[in-house]
Amino acid sequence: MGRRSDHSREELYEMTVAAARGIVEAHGFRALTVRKIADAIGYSPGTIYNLFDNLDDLIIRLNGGTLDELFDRLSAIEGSGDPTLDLDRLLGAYLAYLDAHPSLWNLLFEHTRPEGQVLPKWYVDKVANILGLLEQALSPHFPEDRANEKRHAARVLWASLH
Amino acid sequence: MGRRSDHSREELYEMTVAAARGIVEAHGFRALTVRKIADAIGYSPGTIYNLFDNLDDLIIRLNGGTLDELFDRLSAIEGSGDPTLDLDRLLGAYLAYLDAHPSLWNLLFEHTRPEGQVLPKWYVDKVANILGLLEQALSPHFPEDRANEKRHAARVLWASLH
DNA sequence: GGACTAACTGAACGTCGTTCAATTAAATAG
DNA sequence: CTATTTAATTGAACGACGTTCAGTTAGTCC
Repeated sequence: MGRRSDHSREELYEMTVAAARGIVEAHGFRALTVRKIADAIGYSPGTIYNLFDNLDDLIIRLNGGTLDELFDRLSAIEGSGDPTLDLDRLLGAYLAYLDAHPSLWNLLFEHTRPEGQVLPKWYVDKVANILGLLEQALSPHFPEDRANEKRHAARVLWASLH
Repeated sequence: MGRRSDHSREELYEMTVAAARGIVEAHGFRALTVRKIADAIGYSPGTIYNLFDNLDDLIIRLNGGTLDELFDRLSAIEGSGDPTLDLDRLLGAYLAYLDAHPSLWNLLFEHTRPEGQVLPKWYVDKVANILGLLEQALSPHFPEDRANEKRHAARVLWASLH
């Protein structure tokens, strides 16, 4: 089969990420293979490589979408004026997402880059945005004379998101 | 080649885990293959399967050792009487280990069980022991009237260790 | 020394990520 | 409208992977 144009490049891209997400949610990280994604979208494995550099690239795009989704949930929480309530709600939303999408969440950490390769800037930025929300909500809980603890808490939060 | 008995079963076991650890530290999770481990210890791939159920089992044993090592470092910190100082030291040791052995640390999270398989009890216990130390050090920082926040903080710590 | 046992090997199987020559449909030019 | 160019798509092929297991051989036992 040659050129098909059943779908635009963008459609194909979205279909592929969606298929990958479906497989991860249904059967976990280890079930995610290029051949299964290709099957799911009705194309051959080779086609995936027209859209993504490789499977790592595909996974990072999927993870990027997960980070976007999480950021949207977290930023939907508006400041109530009460710092404790804000923090409660933020952590609540955070844990709710983790609970609703455990496989996607795990994928954020299960997946590692090949040796020597660094996460792309756009990805690191997405992580930083989420951490920004957390640190902001955490901030009022640490008065100036305990900046020490605040630094530690922020670092633990960082660790919790890698 | 038939039976060799160059090493006892226990020696072989230790050699294998050590070789796996070496590969992970040198080249990361993705470089860890049964064939490379076998090469490193001078045996054939099949021999690995005399000692471990499979590669997952081997990795969990390696991770178990990592958890033991971390626990030892953390529990070496004795109570100074000052809760803030204790927490500081504990988190310091925690971060120091993370910094000294990033590959081993990552392996704790990069590795997932095959679908439907649960972590063995002995492994979960090791994690719980470490979390116990953290929660204990955290405890004096949350008076009774803010048990709410303590619960949240403990959960975030839990997340930070999965 | 012969029979038994258990360690060890390595070829084989199916699957994986990835590449790429070949194919064919769409786009463009004349 | 036809010929040419361009680009999407395929699927066979490659090397590497985890895992199995029949076959081999060294140690153990009587």
